[in-house]
Amino acid sequence: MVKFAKGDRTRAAILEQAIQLASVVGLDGLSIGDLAERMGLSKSGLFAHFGSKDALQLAILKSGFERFGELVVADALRLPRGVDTIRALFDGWLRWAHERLDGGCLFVTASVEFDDRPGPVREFLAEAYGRWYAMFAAAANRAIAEGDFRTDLDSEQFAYDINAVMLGFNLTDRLFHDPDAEHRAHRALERLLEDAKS
Amino acid sequence: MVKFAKGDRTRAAILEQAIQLASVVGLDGLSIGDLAERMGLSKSGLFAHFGSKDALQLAILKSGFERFGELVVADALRLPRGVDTIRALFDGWLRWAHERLDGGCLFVTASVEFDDRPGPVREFLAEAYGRWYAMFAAAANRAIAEGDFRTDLDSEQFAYDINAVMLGFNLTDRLFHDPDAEHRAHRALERLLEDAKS
DNA sequence: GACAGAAACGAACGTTCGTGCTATTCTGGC
DNA sequence: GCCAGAATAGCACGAACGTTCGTTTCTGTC
Repeated sequence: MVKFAKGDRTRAAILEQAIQLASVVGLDGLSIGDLAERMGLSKSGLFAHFGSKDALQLAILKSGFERFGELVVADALRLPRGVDTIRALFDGWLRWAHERLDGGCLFVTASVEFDDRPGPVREFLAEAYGRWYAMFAAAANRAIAEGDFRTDLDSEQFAYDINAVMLGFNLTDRLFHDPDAEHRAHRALERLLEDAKS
Repeated sequence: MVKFAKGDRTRAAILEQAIQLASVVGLDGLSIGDLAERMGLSKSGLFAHFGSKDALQLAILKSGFERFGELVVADALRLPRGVDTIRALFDGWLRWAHERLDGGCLFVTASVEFDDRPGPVREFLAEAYGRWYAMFAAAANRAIAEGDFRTDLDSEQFAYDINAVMLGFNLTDRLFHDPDAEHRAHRALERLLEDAKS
């Protein structure tokens, strides 16, 4: 059926490398020539896969989003209780930002880079982040319905707070390489969960 | 005494404009030619003030740090109670990131940009952020001594948490232009203060 | 108003960037 | 093993970048 799988395979390999690189130097700092060299490809050969740098940047984000979904979100959403989903999302993101990627969370880096630059990249990031918030809010609502969280909890605020903790971790981890950063993040999460308890 | 004040004046004006610009496009995204054009100067004329782009980037951060100190820190540290200092630092930072700068907090932008790039810029940022954390931790310790905070509060964790809230605000504000972002940040702060109470 | 030195300019340099072409090599179904 | 078409390479381009240099203009002191 699919005649040439080769193109898709190298494209996926390029994107994997590009995700790593972009997490370190940013979507803008990433240069096509540098990426091609790392892949053992010619600049124009790699370029042909995407057609423009803008398209490459968007492809990196979309691919990263998919991989993040598989690595973190898919399993977490299947857990029986809302509280478990929240913990799994949190821990999954920590792995993503700390172990999976060389340069911290790709979406944090990209968001700071593009938050003032209108265009498809920014739009994608805003939507992805919106969904990310919504996941926590929905999980919190489930936890309320399941009796684990108090009924008067503001689940949107809860999502806001928990995301803040992750951002705090990302900065502390990257800037100080503080070995306590993960511990601090977990303590912050536990305090949030404790405060939300019914 | 001071023979030529002219140079210092234009240098300060350049840095003011550069701080604004860097808050939007980043320290790396900022180009000398663009900055010169905005200032009505020639590229080489502006360049001569700093000698290299690295030096310009460092000068931007140092100048930003000074201005932040005058605008936010100086008054806050003079307040009688630790809790008041914490609130003033928090509100001051919010003004800094939301009103004073066009593109959100300069230090957040720069940190994400340089956290994986060793060199004097990264070092400066790490030290500045270290001091920033220390301010909150010290204020929290004062609040403990003054009886406003409980004695078993982990002031380092408190500093970590409060900084996370600010990062959450920065992202939400920049990416969504959410008018509720400030309100959410204040609610998160109040929850932290409530939890720290004796 | 002359004069030294600071400040700003204008033009050019060497690189690197993204991108556009054309040619070559490779892939996989027949 | 042939052959269409996909995948990659090679080369060149125009623009933008940081930087250098020699020159010109401005500043402030005497």
